[in-house]
Amino acid sequence: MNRPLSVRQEQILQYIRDFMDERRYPPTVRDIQGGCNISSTSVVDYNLHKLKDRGYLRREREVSRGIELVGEGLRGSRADMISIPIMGNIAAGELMHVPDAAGSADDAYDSIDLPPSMAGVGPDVFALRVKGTSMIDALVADGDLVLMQPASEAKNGDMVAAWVDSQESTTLKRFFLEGDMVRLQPENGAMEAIVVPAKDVSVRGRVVGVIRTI
Amino acid sequence: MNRPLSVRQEQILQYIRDFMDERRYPPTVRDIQGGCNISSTSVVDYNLHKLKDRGYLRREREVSRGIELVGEGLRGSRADMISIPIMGNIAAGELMHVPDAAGSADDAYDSIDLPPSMAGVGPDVFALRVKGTSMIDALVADGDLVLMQPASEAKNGDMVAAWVDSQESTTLKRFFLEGDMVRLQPENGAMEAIVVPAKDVSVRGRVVGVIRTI
DNA sequence: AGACCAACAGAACATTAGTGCGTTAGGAAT
DNA sequence: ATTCCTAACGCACTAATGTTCTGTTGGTCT
Repeated sequence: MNRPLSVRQEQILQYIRDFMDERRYPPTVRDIQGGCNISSTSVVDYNLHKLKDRGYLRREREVSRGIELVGEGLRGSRADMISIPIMGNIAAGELMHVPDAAGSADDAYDSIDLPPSMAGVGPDVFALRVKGTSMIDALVADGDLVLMQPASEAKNGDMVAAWVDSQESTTLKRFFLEGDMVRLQPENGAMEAIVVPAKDVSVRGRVVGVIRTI
Repeated sequence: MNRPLSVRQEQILQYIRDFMDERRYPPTVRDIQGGCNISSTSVVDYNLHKLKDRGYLRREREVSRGIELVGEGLRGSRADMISIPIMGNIAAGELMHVPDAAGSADDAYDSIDLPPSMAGVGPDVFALRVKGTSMIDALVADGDLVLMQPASEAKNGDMVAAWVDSQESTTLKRFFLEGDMVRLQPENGAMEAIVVPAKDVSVRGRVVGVIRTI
């Protein structure tokens, strides 16, 4: 079921990508026909149907240029962006708002669009604005935007957003598991690490990127 | 000549923005007609023509959905991105490639798209990949991408890309004008500042943002 | 050979959708 | 009031464009 696309389908898909990058609207069936040297519009329709079934695009019936690239179909095109919600602020020892690993929150203040290459792996990346200077030595400044990959576990040394029961808050720190204890290490010479029982800490996400505007 | 858009034109423009954010292709004249409660298609055409003359959009004649938002017309829509070329690398004391302030170089290795709110002011912003750790204390790490605003002057303390005649290279440093001399200060305790006659230094751009992926 | 299927060809068909052209409304100049 | 202008509108026409139908070709399997 998951065999590769035929040469023709690959060709058509690429043509659509190029067309949409250049103009800003999708091609017609006849545009594709001409651009790919296909003899008949029905062949185009035939292959578009296949591409649709395979999840590379969607089509609006009876609508001119009613083609919308989707998922894999977008790969490599300029429109290949993922929208990253800015979920709130994160700070050392102050409260914030982190969505559940599975939860998709629509109540984001704002969002930014980034190409997937810059957004780490998954499509569930979200962003938080850093408040305070607790990670200054890790090159994360007050006001920076950190890109977070939801995660419930972390390796030693990872920069994570972690919930600490005793503080009833989430905070941005480096994570170190030491026996039964977890050390949450700020990267700021003037600040002390927090050491708490591992069971009282839950990792919410891992930092995969930093964005700063000056 | 620059009086505000008519209510109708504003309404049509907003409708196009919304339509393109939702579906991924532009609306037809009749979509606009229905969406804005307009009695005739020619009214839409009439106003689209006006919007075109005012530089809010472009149209392809005889082409269905041949509408492309442009410049001001994009404001607030999801497609409102500027493409930032990644022009090369920049390092302390090594050579790099910086375009002339006026020059637009198409030979960029790659590019990223960002919403204007994140790209500083102008549309002529470009990006450089940082090599080395000379700015580590300014929270700029090896491998980071710095967003540069072309500029030929700088204020004291600005982080700039500066060409130094004697070294025949461009380097990322903090800029300080001290009498006739310019001090280019790395932000790394282990490195020495470069002090050279002001006439032998030319500022190429100012850092307006930093992007890091981990 | 025969059945079967993916892929393609060609042409006709049915809407969709942009455009030309004439008409109306409201002001400014004469 | 009359003329002239431009913004705004309505209608009809035709080109643009998606869809469908029938048939062909070349391969694979039995």
